Amino acid sequence: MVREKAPENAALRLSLYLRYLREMGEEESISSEQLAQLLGTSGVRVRKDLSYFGQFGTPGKGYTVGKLREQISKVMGLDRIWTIALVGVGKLGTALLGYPGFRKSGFHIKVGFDVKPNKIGRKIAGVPIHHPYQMPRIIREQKIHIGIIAVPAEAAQEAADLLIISGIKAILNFSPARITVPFYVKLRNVDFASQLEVIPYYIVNR
Amino acid sequence: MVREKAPENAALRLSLYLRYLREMGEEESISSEQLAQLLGTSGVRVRKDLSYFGQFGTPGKGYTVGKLREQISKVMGLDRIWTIALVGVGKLGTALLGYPGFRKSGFHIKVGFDVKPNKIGRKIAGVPIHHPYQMPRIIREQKIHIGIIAVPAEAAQEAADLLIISGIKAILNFSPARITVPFYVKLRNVDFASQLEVIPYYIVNR
DNA sequence: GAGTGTGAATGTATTCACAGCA
DNA sequence: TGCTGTGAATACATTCACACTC
Repeated sequence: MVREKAPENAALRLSLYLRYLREMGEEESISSEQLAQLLGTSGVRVRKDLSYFGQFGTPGKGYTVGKLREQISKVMGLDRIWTIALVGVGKLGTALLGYPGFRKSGFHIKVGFDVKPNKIGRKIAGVPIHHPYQMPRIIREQKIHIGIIAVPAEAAQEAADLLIISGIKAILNFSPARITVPFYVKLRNVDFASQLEVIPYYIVNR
Repeated sequence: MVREKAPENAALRLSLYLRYLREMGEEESISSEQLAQLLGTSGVRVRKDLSYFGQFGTPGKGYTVGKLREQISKVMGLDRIWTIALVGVGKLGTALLGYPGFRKSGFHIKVGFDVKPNKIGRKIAGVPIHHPYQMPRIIREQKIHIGIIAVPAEAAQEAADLLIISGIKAILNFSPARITVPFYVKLRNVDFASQLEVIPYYIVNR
């Protein structure tokens, strides 16, 4: 049986399923239809998404919450701790440092970088802030996996380049700038300027 | 000539094109291929996206920056001011209040809401903060168009409900909670917990 | 010649319909 | 009977190939 290849954003939906499963009791049993209800999607949607990765349920019964959570965590690579370096500790960066959702799912922001002298050497939300020129050394020493960019648009590409020469393999970019990275670096953009700009389009066109 | 229907996220890409056009001289001329280069996409991609909305270029020459900018702004509904109410003025909310990209493209956050007594009555980044029970009155009086939700997950649905009874027609949700809204309300989610959670998946699977 | 604009072809994602298991 | 899991059908989005215009 050759398993069908998962569509590009099935993984994104798995993370949503996981979020709901985390709020439920270990031993509880849940059907695809019930889980779908919570998310405003369809049972087939859920079953199909899960089917790309394995067979996790029992016909006639559904899924055991604890088991399913474990299995999704595994395929998502969330069965371990991931360490993060945050570049740019302005208002947005600081908000991210305090964001509870990250730590909950196994992400540790271990270090921050900023060029502002009044921030360097301090700790913000318990995280030490350094000057970017220290980045390559610190990221290597601390074996950081993921970089988050929260600098202004003008500085975004430079921040990315620094992260990459430091050996980072994945970047989450919160700046509105489109940055370019080599093929071996995974880049995701959280572009809220665009998300807001698109709203009037939907209001105006019905 | 019956114009083809625009795919779901063509509008999202238009907003990106717009971002680059804003940084260029009014009279300059640009080809689809050049614009594509800046964004790391293809010329056809750009031309096709534009073609859903009209004929904006001149063959053999390209597009005039100022004109194209104006035309895209128009189809996106960005040729006017849009007013916003922000619900939740914590760290993330405060960061959004100071976010320069919003005002640049014609969005005005006119009012904030928060339950914390020490915030109510104050102005943050020049924006007055009120208690949520004032929401229906203020939103109606000030003719606010769009609601931004930046409250913790537990309070998100409640915030949405309040915005909706206040007459808001579109919501941008920054909380990780999935909220439900009636069909006539346009909802977009900026879900950065998921965006981060999906990264390990891509690292682990090559 | 250098570019736009667009039907047709391909590729990708979602939904349907149902076989099969507890 | 109630639910999972999945090939097949459909819908949707992207890319190709090229006619056409300045």
